[in-house]
Amino acid sequence: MTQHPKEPFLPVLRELARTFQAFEQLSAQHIRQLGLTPPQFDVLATLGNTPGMTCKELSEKTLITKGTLTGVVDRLVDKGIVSRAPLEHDRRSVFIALTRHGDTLFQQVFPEHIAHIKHAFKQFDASDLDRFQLDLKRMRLAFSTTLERHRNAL
Amino acid sequence: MTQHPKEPFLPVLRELARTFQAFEQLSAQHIRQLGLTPPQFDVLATLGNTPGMTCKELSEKTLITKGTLTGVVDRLVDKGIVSRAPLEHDRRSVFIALTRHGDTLFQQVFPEHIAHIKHAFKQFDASDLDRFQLDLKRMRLAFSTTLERHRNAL
DNA sequence: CTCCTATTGTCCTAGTTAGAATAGTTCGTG
DNA sequence: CACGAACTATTCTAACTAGGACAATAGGAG
Repeated sequence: MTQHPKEPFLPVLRELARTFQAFEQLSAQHIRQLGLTPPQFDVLATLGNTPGMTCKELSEKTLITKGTLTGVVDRLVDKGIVSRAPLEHDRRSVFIALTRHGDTLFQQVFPEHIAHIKHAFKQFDASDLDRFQLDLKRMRLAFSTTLERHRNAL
Repeated sequence: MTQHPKEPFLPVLRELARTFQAFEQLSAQHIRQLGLTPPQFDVLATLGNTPGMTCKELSEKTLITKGTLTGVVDRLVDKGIVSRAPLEHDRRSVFIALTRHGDTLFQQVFPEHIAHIKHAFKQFDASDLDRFQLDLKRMRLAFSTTLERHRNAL
């Protein structure tokens, strides 16, 4: 990638990938100790402090596609962490919520996870965080817009 | 994640994940049309304009772990895009390089891929790109440092 | 009410992923 | 030379991944 100095955005993409992977490693380091996988923890964290939600809603919040989510939820049901229930007013949907055990687990491990990651942000102040968030959002919107434009160009 | 306003770094992490996923989708949109997968394209792009390299070196540049790389390279060998050869002075290593067909493919599709993604960066100037790269690097180093500190704390 | 279309979750396929275990190889030290 | 530690790539397992096909359901138009 680095042999094309005429495209100054390539180092940015390279750094984006490496930064995201570094975060995933830091996050996974703690999660694996709990006997969970990162997607499983993602579902646990998303359902925590909520009454529950449908599979579709869960998919949108976690960025896990519906086909994948079925398997992830299966394993969480096996572990007794979440439950599936039919929705009476829409029988296509499935309502997914934490079990009592799942809620207890969430209350225990979520603060631990925040604390684990918090160390990495000690050196940044509020203006840093605002700038990070804003710049990332600008990039994300640029990608999404370009993606849509290409899709519609078919 | 958003129900913990006391931790201002959480929105940054959320945005980091969404931004990276948006980039992956934009990138994959073009790559799938070529009959390749993103990791396969990553290997193709990394080997392009080089004489070739060992499996270990390829693993470090692409961020694909060696165990995964074996399978990815297998499929590229099946497609006639890369070749494996023993290294005479170190028989532990395998030398991986583009075949003639692979090089032709690279010369065709790599500029196309750059052009596909370039549209998303039109709106950013040089100072934007510099800031993006620098801030991402700061975050990456913060993650790596914290990761190492936790590892050594065992 | 009936057809048509969209939605929802599951299943399937091919491929990727990390991590651990393994076989073969290299290199330094004795 | 021999031994042991470190290195290299492959293999294996469990899990995740996107995308597409599918059946069941919902909701709107006629």
